Amino acid sequence: MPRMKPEEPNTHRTMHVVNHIRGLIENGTLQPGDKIPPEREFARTLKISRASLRTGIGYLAAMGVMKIRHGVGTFVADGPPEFGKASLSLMGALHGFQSWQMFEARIILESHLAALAAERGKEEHHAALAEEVAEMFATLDSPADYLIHDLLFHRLVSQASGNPILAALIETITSALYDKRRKTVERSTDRRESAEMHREIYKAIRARKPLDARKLMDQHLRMAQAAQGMERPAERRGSAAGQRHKPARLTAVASD
Amino acid sequence: MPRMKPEEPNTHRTMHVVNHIRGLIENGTLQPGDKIPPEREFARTLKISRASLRTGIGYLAAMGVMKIRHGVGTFVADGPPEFGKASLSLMGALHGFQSWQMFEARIILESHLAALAAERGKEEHHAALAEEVAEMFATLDSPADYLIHDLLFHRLVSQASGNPILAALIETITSALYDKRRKTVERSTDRRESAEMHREIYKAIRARKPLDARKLMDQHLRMAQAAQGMERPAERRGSAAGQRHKPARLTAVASD
DNA sequence: CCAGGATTAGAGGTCAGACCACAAGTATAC
DNA sequence: GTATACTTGTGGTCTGACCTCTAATCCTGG
Repeated sequence: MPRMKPEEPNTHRTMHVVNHIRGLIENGTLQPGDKIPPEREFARTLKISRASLRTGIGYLAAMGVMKIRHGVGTFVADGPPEFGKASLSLMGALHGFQSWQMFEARIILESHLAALAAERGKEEHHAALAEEVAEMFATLDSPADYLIHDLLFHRLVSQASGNPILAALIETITSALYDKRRKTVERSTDRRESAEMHREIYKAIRARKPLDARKLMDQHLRMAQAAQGMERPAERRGSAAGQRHKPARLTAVASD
Repeated sequence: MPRMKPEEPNTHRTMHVVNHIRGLIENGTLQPGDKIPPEREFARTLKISRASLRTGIGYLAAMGVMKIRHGVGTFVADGPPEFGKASLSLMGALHGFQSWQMFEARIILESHLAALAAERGKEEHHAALAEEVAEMFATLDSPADYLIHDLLFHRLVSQASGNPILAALIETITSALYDKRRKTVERSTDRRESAEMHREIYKAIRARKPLDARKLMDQHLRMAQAAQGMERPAERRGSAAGQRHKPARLTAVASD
């Protein structure tokens, strides 16, 4: 019984769609912000059912590569690179991620990011950073506004680092941490000190002093960490969290 | 305004499903490795169509939270935490990630991971690491086998760090780098030196010397980076937006 | 002429049920 | 006793009709 099927037309439609779109992106046919054809039409083009096409698009959307707008169309993501928003959150529920672990990851990544920004930052980055610092000082009385510029500052540092992958990683973690941050900022009374630290970080980056930038960022984040009670708890002991005043000691900042 | 809507029965079915399953995971009803009910039955339970349920499950599968096995069932992921496999790869195509950037991220993360492992590693981790080092020395003549133990060693370091988030990040990057690695290992002639370095790293971790571990890991990775020609290229013009070149060919060693 | 509401066109979202493909276990033939 | 064939359970795909949302357009009253 001869196999009349030399090729493999099945290969899971989902991946077929994913790879097709991936190809369109890689060869430049599709660029960030572009709109893809309507589902019915696109499905006909690819010779598959609309349902399968939707599965594939859903897959891409879940990873943040595509953005679907009901009633309007489906587009290629264009904002700052970021992994699936719910991703970290979901995995947190699954693998028991702790807040302090997220913060620890953030500290490590962002400290290095600051160092890289100091090494590679361009004039434009410096200018943008300076502006955000100014805005922070100008909004010391408005927690909500202050937080916005705080976030912007950190995002700019990411961009200035010149490594979009690390930036995407940080962006993902930060967004997962955002809710908790907003709550604490409200009752934070040391915004002045915070702004001051940002200014120091900015100066270090501008002066192209990687080690200083790294150290200052590390210091700044540890302070924020403490303010939000996200230190690493002492060895696995007690159960529920009450107030803890345990000084947690993490990895020392070592200079290369 | 007669249209008071106390509840919101629509809220996009997809998210309905995602949140439902998320809840089951958070309250412990569903644990890693568990099998969820068959689609037809589950759909009936949730009062939605099978198609919608599948969309939701697809979303979770795309992020690596669920694992689907055709003809068998759908399960909650159980392996080491990892973000969507294709995630980084897709985003790379979209935002023009470069190999050297991935490697840079890896170096930064893994160096710290080594330091953390030195601080927090338990006896069991030390034993497992020792074994992998031994295996590496035993497979110096078999590139393929050597690579396996190399990977295992690094994964163990991640686990020993006690921070599953950082481990997941590294796992994601590493898997994206895997293909290229395999190619170069083949013609690498300095496996002995490599094994030696792993041994040094192991010793530093066991001796609980974070700074040494970090330094050694950093050194080891930079060497690997050089061996694979993934260093950061000299200054070059870069536009932040989506300028299209042809990133098809990266700095990586040519595919044989 | 100019709001501002009603209509309409286009796109994604959902549904239903039939049928296909794959993996395992079970029964049957030898 | 082993190998093949059948049965069952589960995910994968297709069809095509209908629902909902958005935005552009038209139409009406001022």
